[in-house]
Amino acid sequence: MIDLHDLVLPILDPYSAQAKRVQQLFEEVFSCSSKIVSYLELGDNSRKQANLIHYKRKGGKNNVENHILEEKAKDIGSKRRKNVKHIESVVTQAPYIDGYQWRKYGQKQISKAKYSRSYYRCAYNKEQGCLATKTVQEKQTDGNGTARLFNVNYYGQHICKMDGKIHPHVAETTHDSATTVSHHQNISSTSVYNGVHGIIQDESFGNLFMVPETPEYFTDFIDGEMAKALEITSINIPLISEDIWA
DNA sequence: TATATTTGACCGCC
DNA sequence: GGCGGTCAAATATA
Repeated sequence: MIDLHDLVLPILDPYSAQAKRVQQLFEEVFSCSSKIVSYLELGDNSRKQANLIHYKRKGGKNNVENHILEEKAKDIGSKRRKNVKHIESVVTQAPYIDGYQWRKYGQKQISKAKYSRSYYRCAYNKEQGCLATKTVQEKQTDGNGTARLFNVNYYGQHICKMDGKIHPHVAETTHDSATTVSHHQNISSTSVYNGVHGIIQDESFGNLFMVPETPEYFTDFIDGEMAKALEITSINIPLISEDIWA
């Protein structure tokens, strides 16, 4: 990165807005990289907590050791999602390729919801300690022949490395349009950007997010099948925001 | 046989 | 006590 920095900056007019912006971007990348390195060096508390809970379940509750383990688990933090930042909400005609590999770890019937909710975590959760998760739930539609819709919610940021894999946090597509709506809390309408519908800037995260349109013949597919079926030509931008470390 | 998914149980929060 | 997120044994699949 330093080499690239030294290569790029001398080319630009040092007093131009462009140079300032490039300098700012390099600083952000440096800052983010150093935080990731320090995170990886210090380790991952969630694994420690998982081990503690594992022992607690296997050993029963009536001994002193388990009491100590419970107390330690409390110190490390709750396994519930309360403290994990909600990154993105997406409504799509069918689950789609988002560039990451997910592993399903649960499914739950939610009260007052017609369809069950599926829980996924990053496939690199164990290997790299990536804590990103997502939930997928089919929306209840009016049932008059309209396509099925799915709510996809993302939690936590990816810290995993996926060399050589597609990672379209911002993607281009061969389709002319995308009808999918991406929203974050107060976002309520679709947008048009570069001639592609459905690209929306996330207010808190700052990245553009786009989902390709789903062909009708894919709408009966489930997540994994959909991932294999959809075709995306894509490129990406840096994906890790600083505020995940807050 | 290894890996992924399913599903009932567990657990923390409200 | 109910709800929803997660765990982990059982099961399915390649």
